[in-house]
Amino acid sequence: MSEGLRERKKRQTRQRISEAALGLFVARGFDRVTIAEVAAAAEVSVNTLYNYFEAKEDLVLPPDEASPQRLADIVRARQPGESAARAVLGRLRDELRRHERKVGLTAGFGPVFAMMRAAPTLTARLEDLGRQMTDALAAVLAEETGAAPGDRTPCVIAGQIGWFHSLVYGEIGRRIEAGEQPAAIAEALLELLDVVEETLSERALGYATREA
Amino acid sequence: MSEGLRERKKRQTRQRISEAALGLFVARGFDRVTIAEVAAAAEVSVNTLYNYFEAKEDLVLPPDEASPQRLADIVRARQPGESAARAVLGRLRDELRRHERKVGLTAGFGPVFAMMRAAPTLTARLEDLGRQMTDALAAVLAEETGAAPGDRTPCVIAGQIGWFHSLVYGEIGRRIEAGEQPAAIAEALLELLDVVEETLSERALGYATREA
DNA sequence: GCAAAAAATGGCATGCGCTGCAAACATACA
DNA sequence: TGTATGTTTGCAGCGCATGCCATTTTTTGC
Repeated sequence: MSEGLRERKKRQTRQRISEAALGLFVARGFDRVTIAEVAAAAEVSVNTLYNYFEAKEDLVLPPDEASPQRLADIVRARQPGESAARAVLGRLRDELRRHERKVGLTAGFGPVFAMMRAAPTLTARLEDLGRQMTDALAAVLAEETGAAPGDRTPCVIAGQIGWFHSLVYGEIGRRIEAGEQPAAIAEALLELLDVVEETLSERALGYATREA
Repeated sequence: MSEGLRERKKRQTRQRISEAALGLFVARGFDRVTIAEVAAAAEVSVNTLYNYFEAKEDLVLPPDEASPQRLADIVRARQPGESAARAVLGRLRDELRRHERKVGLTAGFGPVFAMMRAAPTLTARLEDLGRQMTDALAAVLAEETGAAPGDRTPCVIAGQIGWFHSLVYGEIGRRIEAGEQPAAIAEALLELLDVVEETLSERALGYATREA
């Protein structure tokens, strides 16, 4: 038996809590739902809920869908001849063109974005995630380019990449919330990425180009 | 009488609360001081304290020292022949060279930064302020360049400027907190700004150049 | 000057997020 | 079955934040 009864029950309980919370949050807003209500909806006590989730905000953010390694992974997986910035730009364009669920380009995500924008603590979480992503990316860039320890160029480049990455996500959230159609959003965001690429320097766009 | 007794007392009370709060916060940490303690130290009731400040975080951030219009003002005041990005870069370099209090380059600011970094709600405030600054800057850029309504270039340029602006401030906070000397910090930050300028494109650096 | 209006203040009560603690319960293992 | 381990639960409590109401102080109009 690879998984005992106890662990299975724990997973079920955790998911039950998470689903109940998300349902209540999108229906009535993050602030207008108390922890006690979530616990009651999940048929658990408040203490049990806090055994599974450290804080109320943790009930919302799925830790597996948004990894702090996202940018670092994209850059690590880039093609020969491709730079770090272009790899991220390309990945974003791919995801936009495919309307991938990962970027939240789905009609059902509207209330979720609205809820998150209304709760400052949730947006703070997202920003912290972005910071972790750029930090990890800076480490990868420093390692792959063999930059000197005091050289801040990797941090600066990573900062620019992290900036337009979160710019795209923020724009998606705002537009989904405004009721725009995913296809229209994708098109607008692709144009925005073109503007971004035009305003980035050759130095930034070519940094850490993988040898062919 | 330009200022009645009432308004003067209000200002005094407000300042007394603010000073008491800051003193307690830097001494024992933001989280380990209760509102009741601040009120007691300022010799006011808890209710009065909430009449002056909406939330606990408001006790820390002086709304006049950090204006949402800061970036917009800098750009509006730029010299003929100077672009938006270079105006902000120049202003940052000036402030760094003069070790101005405005940028927090003072020895006594160390505990303050440490306290703010330890309290997520405070950093969230700062980030929101940064967002307001870039939004205002984008509006100024759009107006001065006469960009078409659908043109996102002003937003992108403003985003890049806002990015390195907050980069400098964040770095100051981290280094002051680490105990580095203001002079050393200023030097390091000036070098960082050089790296930033090298990695920005000519397009971004020259955007919205004021006619001579 | 004096009374009415406006504003500031303080005390009390409430709701909510969150954290301990000890007891009751369920599971795993011998 | 019995024991050890881990989980759940109710309860009490703290701190932040808000609302209500009475009291005191300041301003305003006469």
